[in-house]
Amino acid sequence: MSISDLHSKVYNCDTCLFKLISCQYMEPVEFEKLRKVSVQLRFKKGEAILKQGARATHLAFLQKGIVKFYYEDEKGKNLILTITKSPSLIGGANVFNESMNLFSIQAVEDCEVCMIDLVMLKEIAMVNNRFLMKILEMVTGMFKDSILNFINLAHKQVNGRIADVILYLSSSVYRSQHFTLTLTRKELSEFAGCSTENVIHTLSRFHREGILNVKGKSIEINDLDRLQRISKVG
Amino acid sequence: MSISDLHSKVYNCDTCLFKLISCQYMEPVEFEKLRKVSVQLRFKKGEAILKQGARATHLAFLQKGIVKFYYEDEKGKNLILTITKSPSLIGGANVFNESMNLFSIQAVEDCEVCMIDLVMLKEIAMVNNRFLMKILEMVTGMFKDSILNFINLAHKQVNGRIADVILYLSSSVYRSQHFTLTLTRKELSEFAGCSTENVIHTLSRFHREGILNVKGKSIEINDLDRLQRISKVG
DNA sequence: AAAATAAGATGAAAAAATGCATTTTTCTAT
DNA sequence: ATAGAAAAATGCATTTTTTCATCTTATTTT
Repeated sequence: MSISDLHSKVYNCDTCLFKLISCQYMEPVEFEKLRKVSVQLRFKKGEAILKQGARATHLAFLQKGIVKFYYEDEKGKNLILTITKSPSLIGGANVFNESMNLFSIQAVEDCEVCMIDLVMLKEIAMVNNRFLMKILEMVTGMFKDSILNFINLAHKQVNGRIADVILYLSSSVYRSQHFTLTLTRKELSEFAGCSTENVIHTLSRFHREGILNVKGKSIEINDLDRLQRISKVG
Repeated sequence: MSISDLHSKVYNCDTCLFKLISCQYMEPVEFEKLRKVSVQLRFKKGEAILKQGARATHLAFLQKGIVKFYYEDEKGKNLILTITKSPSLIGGANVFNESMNLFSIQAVEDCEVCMIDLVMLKEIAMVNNRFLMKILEMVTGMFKDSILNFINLAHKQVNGRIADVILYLSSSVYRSQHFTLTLTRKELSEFAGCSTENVIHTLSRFHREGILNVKGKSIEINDLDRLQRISKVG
């Protein structure tokens, strides 16, 4: 992220979905207070948006791009909790109970993000219950998704987990049966909770069996039915 | 749970921790409204307190006992998310965003539970921000714990996962180095995310190696250091 | 108290997953 | 455009985990 980005307005707030949602619960004048203490930033692929363990000072709204939420353990191994496409509220996992970021968030492709000051946000939320409820809803929704994701992973074998990951990326991230990965095999393995080799082997097998068409970063789902069956059976 | 329990007062509200917390944020008169629409219940070991998929009508406060949160998948396989000891707020996982229970909660030993009406709770919370924030804090805290638990499981092998489960039960549930399990080996396996046999084998191995003293339901931690090391290494 | 059922334990074979060595391909920086 | 680095692919040996069969020990039920 270069200094110049701090000065240039990346996108117009008037078309912002977060503003749209917020203004259902507050007066434009009130939103203006929020806007004033917010900063628009660009992040290049691979750059850190929020860092686990750092003081949580902002809630972030992802305007454009794809990010990964991940947890870094003591041994430096990562675990991807979820991968999210814009538009989406990110980084609020601990808005209301922790002062440190529980997870890291990193750009998986070039992103545009609006960093919203937490102090002001809380201030407004404290005198505006419906807004507070809405934020709460978005934050707990994120938690819920992560947990359901973990549950999926927890009692399936690698076959089913990788099928899941592909189905998820296809339906919720790239929104197409044929997409170009912006994630490495290593990242897929951190999402599926297995070794990198296992991801590669499994993708090769799916390719050999005609379920997927895998060519490097390009992935096409050939046999959706069978992929879904593998996901179900585990 | 027998009908008679609906009429007998199981315990006194004046000593209730939930009342204590709540009354930091509301007048006793207001709390009285909440109390009036709440019901005290007893659950025997194995009984269902909340059922996944059912309409979420109550927030529950666990006065006494131990419960398990679990998710039932389509194939009828269970996955235990967490095991919690009283006193604790339970079943609020979806207070603010879902109308159905996301998980089931079951008594792992005899329990006393206060079922708090959600409609009234929300009503009060809507005009009492500090109370709303407190509830929010408790609810997201639960989510956070579950996720951190999953993270622990996700990149450890069975050895480390079982060490984790034992350490967790010892420190957070039974609160002793020597305890009598109220869970079956099958339940432990649903918590650790592995086969029942693997739990049995691993516990036997830990016993053989002098790390634990396992005799049926009785478990004693002999070598805490080594157990913690196994948990760390994975 | 005996019978029936469920839970726990053990060992061995089969399946799944990891780790390693090596090669090929792709990406990046100069 | 090319060298160097990183990522992807492949095959194999090893380890981990599951599954299955059998047996013992608890716990319920009648």
